[in-house]
Amino acid sequence: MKEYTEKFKALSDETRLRILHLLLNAKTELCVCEFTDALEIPQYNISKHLKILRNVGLITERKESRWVYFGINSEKNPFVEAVMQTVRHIPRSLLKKDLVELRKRLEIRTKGKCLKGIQKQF
Amino acid sequence: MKEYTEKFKALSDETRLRILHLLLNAKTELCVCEFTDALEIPQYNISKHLKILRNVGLITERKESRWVYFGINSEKNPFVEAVMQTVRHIPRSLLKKDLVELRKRLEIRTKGKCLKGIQKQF
DNA sequence: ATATTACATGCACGATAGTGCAACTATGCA
DNA sequence: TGCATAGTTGCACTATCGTGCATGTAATAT
Repeated sequence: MKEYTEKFKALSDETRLRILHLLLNAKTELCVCEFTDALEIPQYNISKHLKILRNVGLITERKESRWVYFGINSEKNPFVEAVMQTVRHIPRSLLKKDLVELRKRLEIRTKGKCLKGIQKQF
Repeated sequence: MKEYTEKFKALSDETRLRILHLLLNAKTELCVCEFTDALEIPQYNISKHLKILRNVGLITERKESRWVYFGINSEKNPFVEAVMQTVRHIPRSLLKKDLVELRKRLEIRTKGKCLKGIQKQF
């Protein structure tokens, strides 16, 4: 049962729900600095939450030179798919600002890649 | 966002997932002593978990004389419905024993009502 | 080679969670 | 009225969690 309780636990944190929401809407992998700027949360904090989501198998991790990209885990898994559907049912209005900030941040990508680190300070 | 994180948190406990699973399969309200016997978990513990599930709006509570019946909250709510669908995706095999014990326990109902308290000791 | 940059991690701290035990409340019955 | 029973709740204890800060690591740039 731990396989299931740990996934729900991973979802029981606002920051992690916001991370998943960004990934579900971005429809592309995102790197740590992009999450950091979009959510306006310290980098070390984002890193830790990403690790939790990855450890329970909800997201994937891919290193590319200096950057680490995270994406939705799209392995076929009925439970994970149902979980993602549930996250999609969180009202858009609560997370609109995150998407606006992400869009701004994604504009500084070059050829679809993140080439600049954190732009904001906290 | 708390409305959503708190529901996921409520689902991040094995006992509470087992409670929901019983309710989803029983297709009837169940009382505290029935959960206690079916799950073989102390009654005071069951009580606390039921309260948590009720407080976040996943289940309903109805008192009838000496017994308190709990059931799935069937108010129309897309997020809650998606959550329940997710719980249904937990493999049956992991929870088969609970259903067997519940069936035994339900056999001592009279006219569809629970008239006997806890039958097991821990 | 050295500095910079993108990200990860260890530690301390306060907050919260689950469990067990005991006491309490509330309802029904003799 | 007193007792048994179904269920709740408060307390103590331990474990885990999220955060902030400082530091560490690995890759790139100069």
